[in-house]
Amino acid sequence: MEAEDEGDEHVLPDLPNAEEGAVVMRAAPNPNGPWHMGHARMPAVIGTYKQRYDGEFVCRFDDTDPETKRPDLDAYDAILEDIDYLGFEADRVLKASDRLETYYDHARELIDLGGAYTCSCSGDDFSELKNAAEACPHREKDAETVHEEFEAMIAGEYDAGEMVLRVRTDIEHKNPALRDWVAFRMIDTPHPREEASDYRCWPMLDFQSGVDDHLTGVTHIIRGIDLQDSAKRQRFVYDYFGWEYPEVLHWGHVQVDEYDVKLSTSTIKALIEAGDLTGWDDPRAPTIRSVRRRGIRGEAIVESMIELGLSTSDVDLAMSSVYANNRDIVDDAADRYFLVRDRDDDPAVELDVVDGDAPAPAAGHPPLHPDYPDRGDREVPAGRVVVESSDLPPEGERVWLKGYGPVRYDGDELAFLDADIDVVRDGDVDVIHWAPAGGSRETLLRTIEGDVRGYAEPAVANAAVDDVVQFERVGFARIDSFDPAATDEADGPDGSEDLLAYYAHP
RNA sequence: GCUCUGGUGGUGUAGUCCGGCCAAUCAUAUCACCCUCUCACGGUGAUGACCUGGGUUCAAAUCCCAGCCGGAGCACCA
Repeated sequence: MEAEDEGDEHVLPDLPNAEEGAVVMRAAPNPNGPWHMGHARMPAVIGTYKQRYDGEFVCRFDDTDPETKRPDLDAYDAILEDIDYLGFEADRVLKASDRLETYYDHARELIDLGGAYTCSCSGDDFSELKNAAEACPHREKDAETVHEEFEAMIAGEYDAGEMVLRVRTDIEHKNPALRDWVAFRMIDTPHPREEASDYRCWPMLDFQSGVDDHLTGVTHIIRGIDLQDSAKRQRFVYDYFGWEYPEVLHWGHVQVDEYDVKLSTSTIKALIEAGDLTGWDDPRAPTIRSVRRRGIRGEAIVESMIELGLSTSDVDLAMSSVYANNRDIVDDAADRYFLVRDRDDDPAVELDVVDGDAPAPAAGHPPLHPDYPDRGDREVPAGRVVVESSDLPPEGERVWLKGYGPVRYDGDELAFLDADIDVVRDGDVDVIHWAPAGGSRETLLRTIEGDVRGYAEPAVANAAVDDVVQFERVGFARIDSFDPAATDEADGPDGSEDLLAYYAHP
């Protein structure tokens, strides 16, 4: 209770009226696709509070619009998988579309309490009346008629737009957004879930979510500022039922820098369909799956999300913060390898390494990890090598092939020199990475900025798929596969590669 | 138009409720230097912010007023 224990400053503020062991929070995703980065915030925050208070995490799919926000049947599991990757697990998983009868029962009760009425006004007509703070003629119907008409709604006897059930709030409320809002409406399109496909009368979010939050014992709600008025609307229903409203916290929208693509499920979906992205895990897509494939740990994302706090203003998440967190997690385990990139504006060049003042050794032996020499060395065969052209010194100057030795650039070859590492320590000679011209793995490195091709040293074959490695002087990357199959996408492997890797960050 | 809501360095955040210890915290970023056979890791240092204008006060990031700028709702979307 007292905040005087140890100095472990919580980055997130304590929850109001939170009781140890009695906190229930819920994420209420709309299952219309895999999650983008912004979605990670909810499980990150709920999961963190769950740990702090020994609470409960409910995942409830708010899939009550079979038409406009039509659920994607694959998304239910995809979302649970994304939550799992972030390191959390829901204690309970519910689908609103399984619970229609419950909502109907509560609507019936609400009608009995005088809290709801059926209304056949057109949306425009009602809106006009509402803005003038005037009740529509349906407002004073007797309960019996309302019941009859509501049952007819449930039975599907109306078409979309013909009849709704409204909550009787306060038609003169100073905030027009709260006046007699719609609780149920008719939708002609069947729900994609088999189990729910017969229903035509669907609750609106504010009714469904309000009822479910109470029924599932939710104590603390976190939601976006776009739902600022929801609590106020739902309180009318809670008051009719004599329920106590949970604590509510709001947060602003999240944007993520680094990406050209907007944080929006429908936008990403459209880009994939148009072939501009190769899928939900395209490195250019700002999705959970994408960063996952790049070797970024869920934990790193969660930490960054927690650092955003709970401000009601909109925030920008700097990916560099995620990268910094990930580096901390991944650096120790990441073995080092060379990848020589071959880019249009900086092509790889092939050169022989020949004897100069000293005989050229057959191979270099850089360590797998500079901080852990006991992991051993790699063997990088020399002879004929590739380097990135921008790494070459002016002709006649020296450069140090990392893990191999000093060479002089003679225009068409590299002459091995008799010098020791002091020339590097003195700052006279730069150290560069390199790879053998023959025997290297043709590599496709997929990045946020697009695909990059190059040559990875042979020893990279010792890495396992899913390992995060560091390509020295390039950055961290996740080994995605060896000998990847060709795809017919414009981006991605074309079948010629030996290695497919996804770039994580510097 | 009506109704909410917010504005601390490039980014995020602490502090704002109960004015002083705030010439403003921490992280990240950027730049130096050190370490180093990586532009990684580690270390040191530097850079950089209280939206504006008034008012109250001995004292304001904190309170009051006005303004400016932003976000949201006013859907038979979630």
